[in-house]
Amino acid sequence: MRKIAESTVRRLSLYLRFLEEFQSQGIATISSEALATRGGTTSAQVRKDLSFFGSFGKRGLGYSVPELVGKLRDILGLKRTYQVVVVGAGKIGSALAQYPGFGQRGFHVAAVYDADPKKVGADWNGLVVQDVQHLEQDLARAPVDIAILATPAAAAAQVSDRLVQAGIRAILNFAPVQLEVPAHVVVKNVNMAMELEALSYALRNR
Amino acid sequence: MRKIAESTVRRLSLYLRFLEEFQSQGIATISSEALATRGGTTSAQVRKDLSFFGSFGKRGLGYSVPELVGKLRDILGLKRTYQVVVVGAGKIGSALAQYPGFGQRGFHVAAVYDADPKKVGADWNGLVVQDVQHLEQDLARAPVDIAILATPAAAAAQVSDRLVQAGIRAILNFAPVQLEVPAHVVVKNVNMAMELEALSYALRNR
DNA sequence: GGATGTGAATGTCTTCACAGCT
DNA sequence: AGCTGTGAAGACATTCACATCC
Repeated sequence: MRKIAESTVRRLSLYLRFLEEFQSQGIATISSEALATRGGTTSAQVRKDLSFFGSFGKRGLGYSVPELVGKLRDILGLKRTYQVVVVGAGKIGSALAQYPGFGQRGFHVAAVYDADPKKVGADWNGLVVQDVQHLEQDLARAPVDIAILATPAAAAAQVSDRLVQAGIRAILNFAPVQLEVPAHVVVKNVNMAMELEALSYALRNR
Repeated sequence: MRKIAESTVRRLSLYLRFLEEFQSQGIATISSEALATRGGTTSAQVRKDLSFFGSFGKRGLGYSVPELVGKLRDILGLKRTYQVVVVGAGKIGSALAQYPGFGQRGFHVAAVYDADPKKVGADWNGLVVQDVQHLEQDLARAPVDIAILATPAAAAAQVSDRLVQAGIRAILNFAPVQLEVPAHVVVKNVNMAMELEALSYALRNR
């Protein structure tokens, strides 16, 4: 399959969100123009993004909303559920583990881990914080697709290595460090401070 | 000033992080090559990124670490502190308001707001949750640079309007909705579910 | 008629490669 | 000799504009 730009994937994600909105409003058909307006882009961009994956519309008519929802979920790999573990039961780990948006989109948080004995055993709406020592044996027993890394910076590299060793193939990294992983592992970084710095830059130059 | 790509700004942020690391290790001078390796990019990219803002290096030698740290902090607008408010005292709002990384980088969380009377008055390490009704009068009294929006999706649009009305010029939006704001307001969106979807896409296609 | 799908044109970002300084 | 700074080339992404089909 041809390589698709990350920006395109982000937009597809967005389109899907809007389409689900339209769908819940009972709208059956939508034009690239209408989708574009909703998402702050252009109709040509919408059509181009979709064209990488096929021809889903009807000329003169637009796109069938339910059909396009299905295609996008398929393209994005969202027709299955993913098992997710959160490592790091601090404030951010706690917020992420209990974030309802994940479950709604098929990402099931199977477990949360922490190294601090004072946190281990805590019950978060039925999700019990596990000792990170059991990470490997748990992952061996019940495979997991994605790890969310929310440890302090100092622990991140080591935990990342252990996750990789245990066979994880995707990491969403909230720790402010650059992880080194083998090529077959996908990492996406989310760095709150960096987002604020981008705003700082934008504020400065106006 | 010429328009700079968002990707460039992100990298500058990263370089700054690495340079501070090098600085704390007492490294006085660094080459574009070394910085690039640390950040997973190329030396030409580093030099080009910096060249948009001036010539900070010495040929044959590299860059003075402390000097470049200063320049980058200047470029990114980080030589001042920013007043930040968090709106939404749920799990994510709580995590963000107490995130130590913000303070370390000059972003001072001045207040947290929520609409839920059960949350108002809660004390988070000396930060007391305020009633969102007081938002406008507080902002009028003590101006704030950046708002972090961490409300449920349903409330986000309305809160955003009130923030804009009250003179906010930058919003970091964690609610999964597309905000509509006037051109003079900068918005950056962080959408956890979308990050996972990008991982899902990456996992699917391999 | 109306909206898609898509080559071609344009615009933007990255990489190359080397002249120019230290 | 070594490494920066930067035009020029190349790769990539977006926008245009129109033939095509429903």
